[in-house]
Amino acid sequence: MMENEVVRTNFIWEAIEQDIESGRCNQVHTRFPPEPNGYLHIGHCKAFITDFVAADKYNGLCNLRFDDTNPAKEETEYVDGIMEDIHWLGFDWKGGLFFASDYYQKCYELAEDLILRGLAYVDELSQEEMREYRGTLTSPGKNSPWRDRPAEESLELFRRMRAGEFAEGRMILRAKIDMASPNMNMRDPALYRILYKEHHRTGNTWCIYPMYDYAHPISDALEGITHSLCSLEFEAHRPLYDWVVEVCGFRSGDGKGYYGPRQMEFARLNITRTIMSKRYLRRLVEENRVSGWDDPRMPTLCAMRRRGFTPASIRDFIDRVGLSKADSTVDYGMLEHCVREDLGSTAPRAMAVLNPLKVVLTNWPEGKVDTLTMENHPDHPELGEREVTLSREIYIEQEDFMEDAPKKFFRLRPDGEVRLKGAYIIKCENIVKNGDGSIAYLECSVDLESRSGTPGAERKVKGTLHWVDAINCTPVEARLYEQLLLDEGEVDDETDKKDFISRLNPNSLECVRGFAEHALDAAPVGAKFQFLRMGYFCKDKDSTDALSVYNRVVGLKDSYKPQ
RNA sequence: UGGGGUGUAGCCAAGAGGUAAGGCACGGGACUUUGACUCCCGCAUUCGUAGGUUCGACCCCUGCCACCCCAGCCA
Repeated sequence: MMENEVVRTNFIWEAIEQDIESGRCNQVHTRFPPEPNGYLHIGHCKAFITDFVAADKYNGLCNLRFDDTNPAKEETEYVDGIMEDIHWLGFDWKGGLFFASDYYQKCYELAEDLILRGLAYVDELSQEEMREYRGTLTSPGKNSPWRDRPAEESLELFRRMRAGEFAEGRMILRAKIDMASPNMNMRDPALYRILYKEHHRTGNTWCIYPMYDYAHPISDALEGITHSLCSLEFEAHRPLYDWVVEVCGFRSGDGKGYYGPRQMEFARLNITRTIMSKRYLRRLVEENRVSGWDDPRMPTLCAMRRRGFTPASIRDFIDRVGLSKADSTVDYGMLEHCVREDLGSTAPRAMAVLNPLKVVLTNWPEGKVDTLTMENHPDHPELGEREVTLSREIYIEQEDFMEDAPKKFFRLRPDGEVRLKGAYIIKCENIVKNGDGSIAYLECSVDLESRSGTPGAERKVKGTLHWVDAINCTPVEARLYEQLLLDEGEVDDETDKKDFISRLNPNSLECVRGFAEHALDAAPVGAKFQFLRMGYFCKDKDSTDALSVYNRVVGLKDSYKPQ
């Protein structure tokens, strides 16, 4: 990042600044509130990066709060995974770690108070009846017959709900707002439901659980959150959010300059052809379509980490995408660009050949082994050098040789010359074929005067190839990962949700066998290589995807066994 | 259909009465011990649409159109 980089602003920053100027907010305090019912995916990054960066930008704090108000779906495994992923991206919840379940008691007390004040009541309508009474988008709802029961009666019932005297669904606590409101969310929304489910943290202490719309504003207020950022679909919930804040007495201020939380919404992230819904990702895992949440084809952070994405590239991506309220779908190419850019400037290079074609250097002295020194990065000498050997037989990429090459083909062709990266210039003298006409190997002569680093290396040839020493290399089995993308078609996102599995690209996993220089073998998973560049040799669209080519390397350490 | 939102290039996205930033993608060129990277150049006479106000409109007003969200005891 350049220091003088123009910091892009957005409507959220502006709103926060106004709140600071107007004195409505002394210290910015945000929170990222994931529900621990799955692993975080790239889409969540937009949310939590926004939360953390907003806090950072205004010298405020950001909390991590698990929104665990539905014990039926939540597990501890996910809270650990989520924390790991956030840390991996380089963020920390300096404001503290919380759980909505920390506030169950407080929520309960506030609920009793609301009942006493006639702002909530226990309803005995069945779920179906409730739906009928709610009305439709165009017609107002009607009051429940239980709506005006005495507060004392509701309180009594609510206490018995908590005591476990009623079956699930038998009763519910509702806010008393307006059944005729044009905003469906205000038609006496549910506040508490009965659920005999063991909670991952509170166990069986509770059998009634607060709804999101009730617990969220309270949690925000209790933590002193000033700006509660969320996605667009909650926009219509804001009146209810504010209602809860007001009615629970959080809007009046705490005397220390806290005026209660303010909800602000922005568009969530969509990426072309990418499944961006926890629900469907979860289905892929449960149906064993993938090996797990961290299957490298998944758009989850743990999977992207395994593939070799860097935190910096993801942060850069989110930064470039921007923040607005317009529904949008970002081109997958934008993400690829970000990884490519980060890896291209930081990744140490090494060579490997995935689809090997043997080349015999005819005039190379039998038994001679030359040791060449190669830089690990063309622009970063501090990344050091490594030694690579060259002997009589080497491998080059099959696609780097063409028998009938077009004029613009800069690689190896019959009688053509090419430089072996960091080594010598070779010339193709002969093609040795198998009985079936396929190429067995090439016989090439070497210009022994052209070794890199010597005066003879001045001679220019138009092509340069990567290669590995056939005698001194490591066989590798690489997996080529492409993200689990939806096939292109009329629908380029996950709109066609019903049948998304059948539209998944089945070619997203491919095994490739080849050879790599020894340095590669010692490299850690996630190390970045020359592969990044190899892809650019191909004019073919799929092969030019540097990311997928790069992923072949990440997969090197994988224990994948082809069937 | 009621309510809430959103429409600026193929895709994101700035601009907030003074004459359309930037990025991705794309096209052209230079450079190159990989054609990558890097570097130049090009890429909206027009901002969903039709009117209106104004010396001047993406920006203000009116009508229309399109898309998204809301009828969970999910979040």
